[in-house]
Order: sequence, then structure tokens, then C-alpha cells
Amino acid sequence: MDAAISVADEQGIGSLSMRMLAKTLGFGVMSLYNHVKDKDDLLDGMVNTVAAEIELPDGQATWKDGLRACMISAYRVMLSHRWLSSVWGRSPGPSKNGYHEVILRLMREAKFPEELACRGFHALTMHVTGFALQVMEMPFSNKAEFVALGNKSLNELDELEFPYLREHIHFHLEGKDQRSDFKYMLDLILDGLERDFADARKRITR
Amino acid sequence: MDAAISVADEQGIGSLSMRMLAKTLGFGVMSLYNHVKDKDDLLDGMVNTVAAEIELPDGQATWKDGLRACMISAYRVMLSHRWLSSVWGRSPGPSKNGYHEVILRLMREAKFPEELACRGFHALTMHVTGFALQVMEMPFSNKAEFVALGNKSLNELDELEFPYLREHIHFHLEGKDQRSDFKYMLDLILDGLERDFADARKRITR
DNA sequence: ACCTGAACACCGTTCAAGT
DNA sequence: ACCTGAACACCGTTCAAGT
Repeated sequence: MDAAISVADEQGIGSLSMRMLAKTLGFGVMSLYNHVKDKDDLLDGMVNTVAAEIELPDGQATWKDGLRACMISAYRVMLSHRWLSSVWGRSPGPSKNGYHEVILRLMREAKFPEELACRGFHALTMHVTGFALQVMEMPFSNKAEFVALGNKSLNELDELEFPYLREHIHFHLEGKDQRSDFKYMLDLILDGLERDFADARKRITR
Repeated sequence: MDAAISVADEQGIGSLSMRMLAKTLGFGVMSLYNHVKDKDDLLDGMVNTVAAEIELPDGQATWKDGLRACMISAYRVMLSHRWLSSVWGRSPGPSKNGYHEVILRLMREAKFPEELACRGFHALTMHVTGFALQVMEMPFSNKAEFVALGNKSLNELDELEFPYLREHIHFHLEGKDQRSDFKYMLDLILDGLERDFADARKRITR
């Protein structure tokens, strides 16, 4: 399990085959099937193991701080295991359930109505894994590759047809993009939930 | 190209192999390589072809309406080609560039400052493809499978350990979730951009 | 309970050969 | 310019055989 995770971390999930994993461990291929039902089963186990790395907030935190910290931690875990987001959606294991339970608990114990908690749950989890998926999916993995790709695109893009796209690429190449879009959108969601929550409370008290 | 797209649409991108595509077309496998450099090249072409299905707003639309319509159309296209979001991130072709250009143009011609347009661009595109990726990645594809999985999860989840997660699953199984989280978050982003834009204008006029 | 190699049914792609 | 089959180096998994 741990071996599979380090292979995926270092070589990418694409290079993780049963055959090479067995070789790494010094066994025949078929020995793996004594510890794992399937390759699917292996992947489920890997997800469950690294999902445990997500830091869950303690009982004291307010719903907003707690959620914020929790989502940032989940996002960090996804960035540190670059294969994780692409297999995150498979059948839930105990650590993923624990993470989901905490998100819902923070909202429900703060007296969010069930419907708003549901919406918040999906908005937040979709944001984290969707954003991570999208970042992982980008066709470069370091600054140099990024610059190379940017310049290549600039050469290919017609100045008259794509003026704003060219401007946008220049903007990035000049390093003027110094804020985190992940946190910007996270706060957008949290602030939106806060407003909806306030509205819901008013409606009840009235 | 069209054949590859219909195979992927009907059987999933996982079943799209060069060998079976060739068989579907009634040729030998290697004939494909006269029309396409690679399997990568094939996928790039497929993305470019369906990206052209995204409806771009005409010149009259306000930035907000135009962006909203454009993002909803893009999301619809991703839902109708269930393999699309997973390969969307590969090297950009002309129709994807056109889509990106329109997004940037709507904001820049409405006098968004460059930085805010950049942020908006990423917030919106990440939302669309991230959300689509996450939806596609879910381990069910119809109501029946969803209900089966929900009930299975309820059986496995301990009542004391995961009370809120169980409540959440019940909420879905009872069909109380009738709004679109996609549009909810889309409007969250658009409203956020509108506020930031108003702030930026105030700062300049002052 | 754990390990194993041979075998099966698949991949994408190279290469030399044809029209 | 277009098509082709054989071959190569890979997959995940089944099966029968070992300890």
C-alpha cells in the first residue's frame, strides 16, 4: 500500500502497474493479489490512506474557520499527491467518510438548515476536488515547462484573432498573478454561505 | 474523428482503443496512423471538434449575461460528451482558444482591469471544467445506480460515528435536492466579480 | 496463508511491405 | 498517398501448481 503510494507520488499514477509494483517490492506479480482483490481495490486503499492526511478541525472552531482550514488542508493533500484528485471519486472509505462527516457536522451544529448544509457541502467539496483536478490536469508541472508552453502559444496565436488571450498569457508570463484563485473562490463560497445562513435565520426568527 | 467521438460518447473514453476504432471503421489498425499522428493527436482533435459546440454569445450581450450563457453552454457540452472534461486540459486547439478569447473579451471590453479579468477567467473556467470533472467522476450514472449506492452506504455507515453523513444521504435519497449547485456557484462567482468590478471602478474614479 | 510462472486477452506503436 | 499484417513491449487477470 505504502509502496504503491510512493510509486504514484514519484512516477505518477500512469506508471503504477501491478507488474512494476510487484517488481519494486521484490515479488512476483501475482503475489499482490493475496493482499488486494483488484487493481481497483488497490486504488481504493491508496485513496483511503492518504485521505487520512487531511487535518480535521477540533471541536472549538467556528463553522467558517473550521471549514476554511479543513478545505485548505484537503487541497494541500491533493497537491502533495498529484494522482489523488483523479481517483478521489471512487467508493468512499472510512477516512473520506470522516472528512465528509466533519464538513456536515460543522454546518449542522452551527444550526444550518439541512438544505443549506447540503448545498454548502457540495459547493465546498466540488470546489476542492474540482479545482485540484483541473490544476493536476494542466499540461505542465513546473515553471520552465509553463514558460515554454506560454511562449509556444504566443507564437501560434494570431494577433488579430486572439488579442485578449495573448494579453492574458503575457500577464501570466510576467508573473503578475500573485494571488491564489483557490482561496479567492473558497472565500467566495464561504461568504455566500454566511449570507444565506443569515437570511435563513432571519426568516425563522421573524 | 467523428467516429471516434461517437464511440467515446456511446461506450466511454475507456473503451476507445485504436484497434477497436479501426474495426468500427472497417480498416486495419495501422490505417489510422495515416490520418492521425498519435492517439494523443486523435484526442486533441476530438477535444477541438466538440469544443466548437460551445455557443458563444453575440456582441450585444452584457459581460455578465454573456459569461453566464457561455459557461452554461460549455457545461452542457461537457455533460453531453461525458469523456470531454477528462481530456479537456490537453494542448489548446483553435475552438478552445476561441472560447477562451470570448471570455476574456467580454470582461476586458466592459473595462475590467487586467488583473480582475485574469481572476474571473480562471474562476469561471475552473468552475466549469472542475465541476464537470467531478460530476463525471461520480461512481454512478443513473438514478437507479445512485439509489443503490446510497442505500449501500447507509448500511455501512455507523449511526453514532456518521450521523450527519447519514442524514445527508437520506436528504438526497428523498429527492429534496432540487436546485442546481452548478448554477448556484456560477452566480456566486459572477456576483463576486460584479462587486469587485464596482470596487475597482470606484477606486479609479476617486 | 502466501507465493509463483505460464497463459489469455487486451493495449499503442514501429517497421517493412504492399498498392 | 494510403493501406496492411507481423512483431514488440507493454497491460490486468485467471488458473493450476507449488510451499
